Amino acid sequence: MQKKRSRIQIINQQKLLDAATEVFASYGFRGATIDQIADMAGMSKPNLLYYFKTKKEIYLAVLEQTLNKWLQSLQDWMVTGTPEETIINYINKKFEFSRDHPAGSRVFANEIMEGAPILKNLLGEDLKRLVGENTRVIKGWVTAGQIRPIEPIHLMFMIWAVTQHYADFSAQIETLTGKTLDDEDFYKQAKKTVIQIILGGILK
Amino acid sequence: MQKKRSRIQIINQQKLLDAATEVFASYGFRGATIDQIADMAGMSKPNLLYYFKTKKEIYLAVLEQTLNKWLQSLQDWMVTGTPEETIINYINKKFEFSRDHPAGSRVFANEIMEGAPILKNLLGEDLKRLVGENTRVIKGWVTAGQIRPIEPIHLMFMIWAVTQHYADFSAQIETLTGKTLDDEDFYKQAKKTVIQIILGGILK
Amino acid sequence: MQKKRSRIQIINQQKLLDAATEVFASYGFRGATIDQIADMAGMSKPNLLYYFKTKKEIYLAVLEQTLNKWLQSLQDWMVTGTPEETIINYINKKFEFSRDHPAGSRVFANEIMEGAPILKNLLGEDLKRLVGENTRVIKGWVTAGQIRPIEPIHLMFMIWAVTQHYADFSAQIETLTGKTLDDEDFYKQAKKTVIQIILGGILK
Amino acid sequence: MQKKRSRIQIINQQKLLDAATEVFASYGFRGATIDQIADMAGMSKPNLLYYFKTKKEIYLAVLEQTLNKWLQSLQDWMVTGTPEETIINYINKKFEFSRDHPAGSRVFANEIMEGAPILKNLLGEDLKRLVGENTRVIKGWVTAGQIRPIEPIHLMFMIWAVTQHYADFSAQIETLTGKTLDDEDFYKQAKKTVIQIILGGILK
DNA sequence: TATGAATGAGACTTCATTCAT
DNA sequence: TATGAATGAAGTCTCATTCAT
Repeated sequence: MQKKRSRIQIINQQKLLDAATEVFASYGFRGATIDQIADMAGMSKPNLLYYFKTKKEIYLAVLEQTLNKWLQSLQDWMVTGTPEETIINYINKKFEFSRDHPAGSRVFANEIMEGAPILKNLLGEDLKRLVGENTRVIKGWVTAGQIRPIEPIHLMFMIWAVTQHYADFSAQIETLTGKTLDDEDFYKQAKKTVIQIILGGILK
Repeated sequence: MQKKRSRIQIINQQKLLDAATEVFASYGFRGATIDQIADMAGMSKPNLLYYFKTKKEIYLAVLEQTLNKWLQSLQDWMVTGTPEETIINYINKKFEFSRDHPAGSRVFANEIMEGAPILKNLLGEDLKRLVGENTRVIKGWVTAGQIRPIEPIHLMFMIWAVTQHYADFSAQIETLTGKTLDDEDFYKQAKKTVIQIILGGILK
Repeated sequence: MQKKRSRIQIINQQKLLDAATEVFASYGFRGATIDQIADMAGMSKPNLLYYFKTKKEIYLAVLEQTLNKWLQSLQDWMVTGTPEETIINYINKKFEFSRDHPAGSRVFANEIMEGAPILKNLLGEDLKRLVGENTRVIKGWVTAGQIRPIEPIHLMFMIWAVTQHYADFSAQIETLTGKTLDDEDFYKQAKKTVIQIILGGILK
Repeated sequence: MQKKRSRIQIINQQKLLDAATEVFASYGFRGATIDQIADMAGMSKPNLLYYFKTKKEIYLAVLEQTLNKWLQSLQDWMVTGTPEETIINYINKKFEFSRDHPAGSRVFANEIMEGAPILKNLLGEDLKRLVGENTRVIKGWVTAGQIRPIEPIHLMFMIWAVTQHYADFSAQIETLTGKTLDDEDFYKQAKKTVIQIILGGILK
């Protein structure tokens, strides 16, 4: 039976999750400290541990929350019509995710760079299935002659890599351009260029 | 006055740098421990600290070494002729770096995701200059009508993002495909697809 | 002014004392936690602290309650007639206490093994007086030639030691014999053997 | 392969074991703190942890060391001749152990009162076997008519209980008599009385 | 009465660094 | 050069206790 969660509990847990996402994003699991998270959430350390019993528990909660949001951004892949529309829609969704959840994206990146000790299971299930469906769709386009013959999985990797790059490497991007995805013009320009190149690269 | 470095010193330092690169790659600066590095190098902790006085010092050495290799992979950008040849050559170089120095790539990624506290200066100088030169070249191609009108900096980001993705996210890639860049066929297929799409996207 | 105690108060306090006795018995004062006690009493921690303001306070209450029961088991020492009857009655009483209050016995043992920081005063008064009386009785028996010449205090220690051993070391006893004092046959056998040996040892 | 232990290591480990025995004796496993142990050994806390990686590890070492000494005090049970000699010798050994290792005795007592979570295995093996041998010897005496018919296991418990009582409850004994086993006269008197009663109780 | 929420003190443990040899 | 020994600082987590309702 799920414990009832009072209003304040929900608020505090979300405050903690947000703070934790930021901190884990910057330092990874081992590098992050509970102190930092509690500070950022404006809470005492023991109080944090009142809501999440261990550091690992809060990390898991962050990963789970982020994974859910991330998977949502992949759900609508097949609803639209032509390859062009579908790809555009997909890239849009991924760019949105990078802009709206840059810290979450980095938590993911960190976890995967550490060998994905925790995510491995989840990736191996939900994501694998999802990716399987998507690559089958792309393969269908190739077979039907709607796009050039390319290896679907690498197209997926390209889209992920590029869109996430704007979130994960924002420090580098900002150093080089002075801009981040929060800059509306820069955001549109990036999206436009990426869509332009990828569409140009796969459409006949 | 530069200390004389004996043969064994040079060997040990390199052994340590290699080990440190692996460990920092997996856990970031704060998450990595000197013990791990010493263990992986088959050395005692005090002995490690004989060669590098502090944890930060060895981290800096790793970053510097990696940055140098990374910059080298960008040097030859302008030597070749046509846009097509240049881009192909560039992507090849970046893929090679990802295959041959995956740990170095991840150390970079980690550092940048932490906000690049240390690299910021270097990135702000050497890299900025290099990127400036490259984007000017691309702009020239656009002006000359050799390629479609695209925003150069985003093309650069795309190439970096995609090629580094294969190193940084190898855990995810391996989970989904069962392959890594060490698999020769997979390596070629990835490279081919990426080149195909990007070239297709920018060439007229 | 004594606070009025409602029915529920009395019930809850006794529930808490029983739980606390078990927990203190297993872990000693420092090792026991308020959480454990509250859990075992089926009560919330703050509610426990409503009844007993501090951990020490509940510990004192447990000690006091146990000491009272323990002293009661020594009260009747002098009422009966012959040495034989008196000793048998005494050993019976002590065995009963061990069987009926094994946890209490262990709380005692723990307290004394920690140096009896709290009990010291009580032991130094009530018990000393009681023991004084008892040893005088035994001495009288010796002088009157009713029993062999033995040192009374060590006889007392023997009886205490042996009878309490069955409560305090029940884990060891159970491991070796598979039985506890709850086993009626084992209980009778133990009592019979102890009485047999001690009586045989002191009677002429 | 066993790590080589230098002279200083052996000295420090023994210093720590001695201190730990004292502290665990007083407060049990959970109640004892590493700080106390380190302090008592005149060592810093991290240095203690350099020799024993965890609190549990040092506790195990203490238990093991004590168990070995304790078992040694039981070894010679069968070597001597008559029941009388054997019992006297045995009680002497047990008294010696109580006088020479009172803290070790209390560590044992604490462990067993907590339910012997760790010792259970050891007790279930070595001790069970040893006790089995001893009770068989006593049974033989009974069958041969050398001693009165008594239940051997309870005789063993009596001897253990009484002799250990002088170590485990020394605080109570000191409060009541002002003496401890360190007092030579008191030691002899206790031993004499116990031997007198037990022998008187079992010999015909 | 009863309890969810909060916290300071302190416990165990890790780790970068230093010392002595 | 190399390493066993030692430590202060910091990190995770526990726990008695208090607060607010």
